[in-house]
Amino acid sequence: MTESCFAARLKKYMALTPGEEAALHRLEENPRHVRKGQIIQREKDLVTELFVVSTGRMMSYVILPDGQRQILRLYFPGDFIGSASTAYAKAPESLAALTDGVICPFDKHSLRRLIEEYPRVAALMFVLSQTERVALTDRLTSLGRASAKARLAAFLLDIIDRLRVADDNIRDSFDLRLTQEEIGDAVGLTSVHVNRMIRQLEQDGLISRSNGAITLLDEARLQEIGHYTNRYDDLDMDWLPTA
Amino acid sequence: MTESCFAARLKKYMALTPGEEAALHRLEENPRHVRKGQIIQREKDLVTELFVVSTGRMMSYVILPDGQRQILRLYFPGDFIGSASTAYAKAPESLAALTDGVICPFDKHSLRRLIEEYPRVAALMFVLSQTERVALTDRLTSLGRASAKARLAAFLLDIIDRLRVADDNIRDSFDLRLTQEEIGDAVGLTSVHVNRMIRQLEQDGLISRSNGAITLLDEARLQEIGHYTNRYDDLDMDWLPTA
DNA sequence: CGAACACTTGATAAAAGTCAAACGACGTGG
DNA sequence: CCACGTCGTTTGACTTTTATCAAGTGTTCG
Repeated sequence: MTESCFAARLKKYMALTPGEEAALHRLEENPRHVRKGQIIQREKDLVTELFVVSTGRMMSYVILPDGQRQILRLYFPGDFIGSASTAYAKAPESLAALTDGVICPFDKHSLRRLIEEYPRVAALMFVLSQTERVALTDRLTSLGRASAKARLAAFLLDIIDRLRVADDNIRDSFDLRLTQEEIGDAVGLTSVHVNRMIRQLEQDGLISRSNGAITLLDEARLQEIGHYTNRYDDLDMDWLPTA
Repeated sequence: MTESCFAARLKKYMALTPGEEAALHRLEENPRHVRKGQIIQREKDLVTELFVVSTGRMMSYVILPDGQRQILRLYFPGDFIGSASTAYAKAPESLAALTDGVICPFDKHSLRRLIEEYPRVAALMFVLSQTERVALTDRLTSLGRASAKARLAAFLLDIIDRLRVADDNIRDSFDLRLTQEEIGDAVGLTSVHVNRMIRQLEQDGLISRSNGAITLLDEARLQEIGHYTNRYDDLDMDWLPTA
């Protein structure tokens, strides 16, 4: 364990005291390897653990009685998984690994200690969970009101902007690592239609693809088409307690 | 000011110390009347205030460039509005009054004092904001994967369950107080289609209507149709710090 | 080399949207 | 107190979007 992924992420928003950093580090004491496709948590199962993603990509999702799946959120390195479970004893959503990776489970009750000892860090986590909430409402708007092409444009932009937070090297290109079926389950379309629309975005010269990597050729126009707003820029942390 | 709406709500989940209760009461020191249709906050405007709803109903929404509206969330008495704005200097969503009512604005910075002085209450607010998040992902699933009829069933159930939290008298009937256009903007349908589907729910004997009031005649079947789960029951607050 | 698995394409069907018009309730001003 | 205008609901005819079904093409990995 070189460095704490989670502390590294939080430091982008707020200078941490050594004590705070150590506390965050403790959340990642128990790294666990997961393999692509592995189910980490099942909906309705008892939740005792929350997670930090170290490497790889994860997703939360729900399966409807008729077998349909809705992917709720993707998780990347440095992300905190499970804020939704803090309110419930039973998991409101399932969790699975999209790629091989490492996640760090920690007990839900450690959050209590964190709140008591480092309320400032807890507050930062609260605020970051609100950016997640806003990203969700953006996608809600996308599913509720936008065309298939717009949903895809917004989806791709959201992913690249989230990857950029953790990786300064990303310019206009990224590994998607999702099947078209998974994309469809995230944006509420069938894989067939996803295929047609992605293909169309490609023909329109807005994106290009080469074995799994996506390049955004005209980000401005994609933003326009997808009614997209970057929610990971321009956060206001000024009001948080100081150290 | 008889009692603090917000404290009354929080007391349903956790016993409050006198100090905590007083702190919550202070958030409601400045009640403000709003009239039906009044815009309380505009997307992209500077946010300095958060709100507690005392009476009436409010909504948050977003307008797309082509004029379409997506209603993100309804707010009822005792609800806290603005958790999304805690992360941003500029409002990510607009806020308007669906009915006449009273809201209590308080400065975003008072949240800081609350966190420092009553971290336990702040933690409870965090957890409650997660129930809101889960309700949002439920609606996301609804918009992404469910038929028009299912979306309406789930929408009605969600509203009645939320009203029940604040009002023990509600059995199977409630005032909707939304136009069919507003319903459509919430669940991602046109008002015309909302009309047809509501009418169909009525013909199927699942609901009945009499000037604005909706009665749920077969809640079990509505739940089945709408793939609905009550997220306001069965919360796990046990792990929160004690007084 | 072959079996999964993912992607692509075409034909057709279903769901929801659009446009237009009529109806009804309600509140306001003459 | 009534007429009228506004706003919301209802209904019908038609269009568009997306889903469904089915089959074929790569591609990757044991």
